[in-house]
Amino acid sequence: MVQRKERADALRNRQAVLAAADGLFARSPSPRSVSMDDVAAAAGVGKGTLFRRFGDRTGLIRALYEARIQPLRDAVESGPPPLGPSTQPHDRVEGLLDAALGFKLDNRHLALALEEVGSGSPYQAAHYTWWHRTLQETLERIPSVADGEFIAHALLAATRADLVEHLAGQEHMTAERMRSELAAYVSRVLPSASGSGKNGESS
Amino acid sequence: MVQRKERADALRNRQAVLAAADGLFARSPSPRSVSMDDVAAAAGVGKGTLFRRFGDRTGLIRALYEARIQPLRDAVESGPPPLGPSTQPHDRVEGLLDAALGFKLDNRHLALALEEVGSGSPYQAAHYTWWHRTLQETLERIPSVADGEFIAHALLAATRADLVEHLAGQEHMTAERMRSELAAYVSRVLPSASGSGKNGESS
DNA sequence: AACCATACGGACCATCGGTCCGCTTAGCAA
DNA sequence: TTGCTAAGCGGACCGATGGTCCGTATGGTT
Repeated sequence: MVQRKERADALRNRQAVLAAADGLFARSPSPRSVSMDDVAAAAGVGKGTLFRRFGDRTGLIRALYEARIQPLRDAVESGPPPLGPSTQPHDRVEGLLDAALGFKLDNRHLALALEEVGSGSPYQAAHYTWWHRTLQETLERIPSVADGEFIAHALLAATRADLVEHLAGQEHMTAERMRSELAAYVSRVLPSASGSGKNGESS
Repeated sequence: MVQRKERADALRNRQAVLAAADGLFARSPSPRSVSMDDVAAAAGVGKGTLFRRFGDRTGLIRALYEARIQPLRDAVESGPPPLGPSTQPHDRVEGLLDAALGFKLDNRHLALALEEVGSGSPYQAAHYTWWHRTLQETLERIPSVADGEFIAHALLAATRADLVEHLAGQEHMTAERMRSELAAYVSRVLPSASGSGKNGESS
């Protein structure tokens, strides 16, 4: 066998830690104000346990994030339109960005925590690479898009957690408005958003 | 009088601190690895001096940043095209974004330090508000742009320091390529990029 | 029951931003 | 030049935090 079974107490503690951390991040105004000691105390475990399980603070946040985003990831990789691979490219780009935004709106605290994680920029995180690759590939299926790399980065940047947080928090922009603003923006970037036969390019 | 003259030693120390900090940030791979103790030591002053002058870490970084960006700010507020107020809106949007990108390319360490400053998101910093307001106002002079608020945020997001750092560092994208990619992207967002008399709106 | 790999937990450590306060000195006035 | 004082200095010190270590406890197995 390649790995032993997880011990019962370990399992219990892991779940307790995840639940506690999730609650703390959700309640806290800023991820910064949630310390590892807080998490350990709230979960009723020792600090050592926490670090053994998750390696470091980043690992804990990442574990929380992965658990939350899994369904969305599945929907994108093997679900039906408007997210799955069978979606028409143009619609899928809109779908992907709307989904990314929606996810960050629904999980502001986690997305914020993950992006502002002390060690390294958000661009080194595995989940970002995945989003970017998926978006880039989809973009490049649209005829008028030759090189989707930068466009994918730029579009994803419009859904960054701290921007979302700023708009929703300081600027009091509603979720609805943000989604429609983003949709309008996307259709600016992509040609022939209306789906009519015309496109913006000659020849 | 409203304020006394700065004492000679205070002036000397202030300059020493700024020079030392600038050098350290420039050399360091990540702003995180430059501690206030490092700065104080490199400048040959005590820590107390450093904090009395700049308040806190953020204040120091901001002081460095402001000094560097002042010329650009002047060019935008009162200079000639393609940055000054007299520039045609469409061209000015392109000019502003290219300038923002260029600045971050030339001052990667500082821009990165300022954006990832522990306390608060980059969206609360005064300089961001200024960029955003300027860009929004310019955008809204373009007839087909009704609401420039979100578009301004989204476009500026494409020039974020950590994205620039990622593209230049990990992805080895040249400065030239980034600028042209950004320019192409901007012309996607804005209608009638060719500068012809046509616009996208009827009536 | 006995054994031991796994896991626990909290004392402990290093580092960092930031504060405090006794000492020094620049600048001014006589 | 001398003397005075406010401004400035600097580094010991502090509290918080992420992360480590290791003696102890326990789940699982034979």
